[in-house]
Amino acid sequence: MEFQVLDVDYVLVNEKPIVRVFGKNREGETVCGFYEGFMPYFYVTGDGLEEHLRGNPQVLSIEKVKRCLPVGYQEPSEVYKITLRNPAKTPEIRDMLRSKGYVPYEADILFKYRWMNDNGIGGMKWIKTTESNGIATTSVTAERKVQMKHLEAVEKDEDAPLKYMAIDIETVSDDAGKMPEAERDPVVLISLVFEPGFRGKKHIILSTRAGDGIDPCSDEKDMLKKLVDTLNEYDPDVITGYNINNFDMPYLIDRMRKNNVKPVFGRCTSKYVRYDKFANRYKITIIGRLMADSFQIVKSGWNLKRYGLDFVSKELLGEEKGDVKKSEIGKYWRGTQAEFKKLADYCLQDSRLAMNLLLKMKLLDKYVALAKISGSLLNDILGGGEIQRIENYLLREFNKAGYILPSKADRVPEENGNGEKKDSLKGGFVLEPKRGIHSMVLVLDFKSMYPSLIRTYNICPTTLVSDDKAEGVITTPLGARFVDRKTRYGIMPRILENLMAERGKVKKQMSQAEGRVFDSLNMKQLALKVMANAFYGYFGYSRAKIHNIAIASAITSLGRRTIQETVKTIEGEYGFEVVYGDTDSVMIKVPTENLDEAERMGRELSTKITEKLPGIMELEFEKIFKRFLPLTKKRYMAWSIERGKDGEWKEDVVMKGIETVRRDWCELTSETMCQIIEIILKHNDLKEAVKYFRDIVNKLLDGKIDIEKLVITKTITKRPDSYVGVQPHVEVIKKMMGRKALDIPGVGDRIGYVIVKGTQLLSKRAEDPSYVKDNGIKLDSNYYINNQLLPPLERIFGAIGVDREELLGMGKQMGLAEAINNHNHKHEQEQAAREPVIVSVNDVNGFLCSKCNRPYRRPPLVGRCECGGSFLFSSASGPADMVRIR
DNA sequence: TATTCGCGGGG
DNA sequence: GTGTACGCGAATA
Repeated sequence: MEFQVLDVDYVLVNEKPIVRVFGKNREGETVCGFYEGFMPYFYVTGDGLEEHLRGNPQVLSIEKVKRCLPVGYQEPSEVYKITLRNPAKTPEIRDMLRSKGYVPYEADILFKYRWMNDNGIGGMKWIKTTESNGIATTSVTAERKVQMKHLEAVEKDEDAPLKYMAIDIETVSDDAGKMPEAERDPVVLISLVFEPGFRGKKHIILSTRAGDGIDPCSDEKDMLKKLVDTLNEYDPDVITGYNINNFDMPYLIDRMRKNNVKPVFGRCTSKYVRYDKFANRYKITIIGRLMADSFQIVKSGWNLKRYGLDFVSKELLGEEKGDVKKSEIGKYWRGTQAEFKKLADYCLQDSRLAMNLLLKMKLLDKYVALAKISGSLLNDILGGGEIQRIENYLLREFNKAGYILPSKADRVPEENGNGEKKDSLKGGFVLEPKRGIHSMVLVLDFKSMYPSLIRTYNICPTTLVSDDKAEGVITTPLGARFVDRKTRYGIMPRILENLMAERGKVKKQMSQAEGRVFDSLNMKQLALKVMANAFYGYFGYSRAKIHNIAIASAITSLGRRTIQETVKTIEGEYGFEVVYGDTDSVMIKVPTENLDEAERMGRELSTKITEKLPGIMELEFEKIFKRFLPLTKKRYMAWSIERGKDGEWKEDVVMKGIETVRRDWCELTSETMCQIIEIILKHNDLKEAVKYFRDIVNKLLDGKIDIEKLVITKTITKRPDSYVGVQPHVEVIKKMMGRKALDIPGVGDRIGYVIVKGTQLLSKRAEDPSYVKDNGIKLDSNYYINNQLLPPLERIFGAIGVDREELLGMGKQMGLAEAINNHNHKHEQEQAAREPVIVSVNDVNGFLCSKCNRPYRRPPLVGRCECGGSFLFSSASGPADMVRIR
């Protein structure tokens, strides 16, 4: 029989551990494989161990074995292998030995992972086993139960058919001013969506109120029982929902406890489903099933302005979500049958959308690929845990080669005594960008720089030289030394060689694949890349089992040296100007307007430089920036052109470190930024860009910008009176309450507001957009220019030498020639930044001297007051908005 | 210029 | 469970 691994755990039966593998076979049957006879063990170095363990009932055996210690180039040594009876007692023994000065190795490996690694089993991989009788009597639900006497891992790219179930709940509290609390507020509605369907149904809605299309429940306890029953009968492999990990599931578990309903709906019938809370977050454990929270996956995979289900569904699925205000759920629940129906539909819609996101957006695919490559269980990979992924992989590879891993240090050293700060690891080398807009810039990248460096210089804990050995030793820029590959091939370089070779193979397969096969190969290729790139950072991470700054900084120092020398070569030997570079990439300006010519130069540079690079280091020609505008280190924009798969040139606007969407920016800001970036890059016309900006400013001043584009949104999280500071969205609600407006937003609702003219504090001038429209109130164009448009745009214009004075057309004529010649107006810019800016002559009704405060209707021709002071403009909206012009 | 603070997502 | 695991922008020192 063959089946795919979904989850693994163990139980003690007659005081002996039995490993249980929960999975699915090709036919879609649930399988539970049992493995008996595997015992927990770890390693210890030191002498005279026996006397401390003699007579200890937990210890099954102590033997001396030959293993290589992980850090430092050395020969194998004799270590104790201690085998215990009970995995759970390991920490006790480990800590006792540690307190007596022994050093334990691999004494913190989860038992299931110990078993998996020793047997070559990984999450979502396939197991082949011979079926046999004599099934262990542990309480699990599975259609096929197998005693695994013999098992082997099978290479298989396909996936077993899985069953998915989405859950969403609604709760109602008496106090609409707070988030619901499980201690107090009941669950009133539960919607379940099935894929594939359950007894011919695509969904079920449970509620304590009866209604059309609803499975009525006598009370909350009855409803929760029905939920547990449905879960067990449908028996899903994957449970999803939107923020289910941090809301619905912990809430349901709490309510079950409260109502005396046993939370037993995993595939082990003797273990409760439970949650653990840490770092203000929940982790749900449902033995044998996968928890996949659509919200968490979307959040980590997409860069969006907001992550509410309504916004995300619209963006990713193109599906609109009908809205029920969070604060009005109680009203609907207690309302008419029609209102209740609306609430039930809303609940159903939420679980449908969570399901649609998971399936249509194939949210699991990337994680399945990562699980298969790394050997970790899918549940652990979905919970984040990059470290675990790597350490699992390392454990397997180190053990295969006869090495053992350290246990994690029991406390993390905050700083070492030498005054060094924790983890002062230097990163990549970043070249100071040459200011201005550059045309025809080649982009060349070092191919997988860090993995390639590790391979080229044989960097590994197992090759690190600590004594004065001199022969066959590679010295890195900061002094760390490693034996060469001939002396001993490191495990790290070997792992990376395999991962990179595998990726090459997959990419080749991709070239003749299409559809689903192509997609799955692409995911695999991506996962291989992610894994390969994760190893270098591992040694610099303070909680890693092998935390070693010497190794981490050996890698980055080699990186810095490599790119610096490459820049020198390009400028010295080839005479090209390198306008920017960061860690593993160089941007090179070339004297041609012709794309094919530039491409030829790029390829030639790549070949010639690669020839002289050591080992497998490779500098690749990536693409051409037709236009390249660096703002600062790590921030640039470019009009990029590269050859597509079909050999045709394909163009794209790329931005690094520049945000165009931010939750506290109105639409006008994002839109204007995009437009201006487009004009600068594609038209290369500064005048046009400035003109565009001024047009927007003028429209703003004339009230010609659609108010919708000026709305800023924020969620209200507490009751308005419980805010300490003054916040714009809260002020809006207070105003609405004051005038008894309809539809006043409540806690949890999003509030859109605009800033209007006035003399009060900024936050106090926030207003409800529809109120502004109805009453013809003037918006504060000053605010929109100074706080919304200028901050991001000034940075962009600043990079091409246009300061805010020129931008607003108030100072001297714009010196475009100067601008292009990279004039640095840094001092002026700094000064301007500290001062508010005049926005429009329309807005001005007088002048004041900045020194003596003498008012003028018109300024004297000399441009200064009699006392010598400069002028302040006083605007129509009064002294508070007074602005200075230089 | 570094460090703490607060909030998101969910009802 | 052989555990312990946000992440980023804003406000503040």
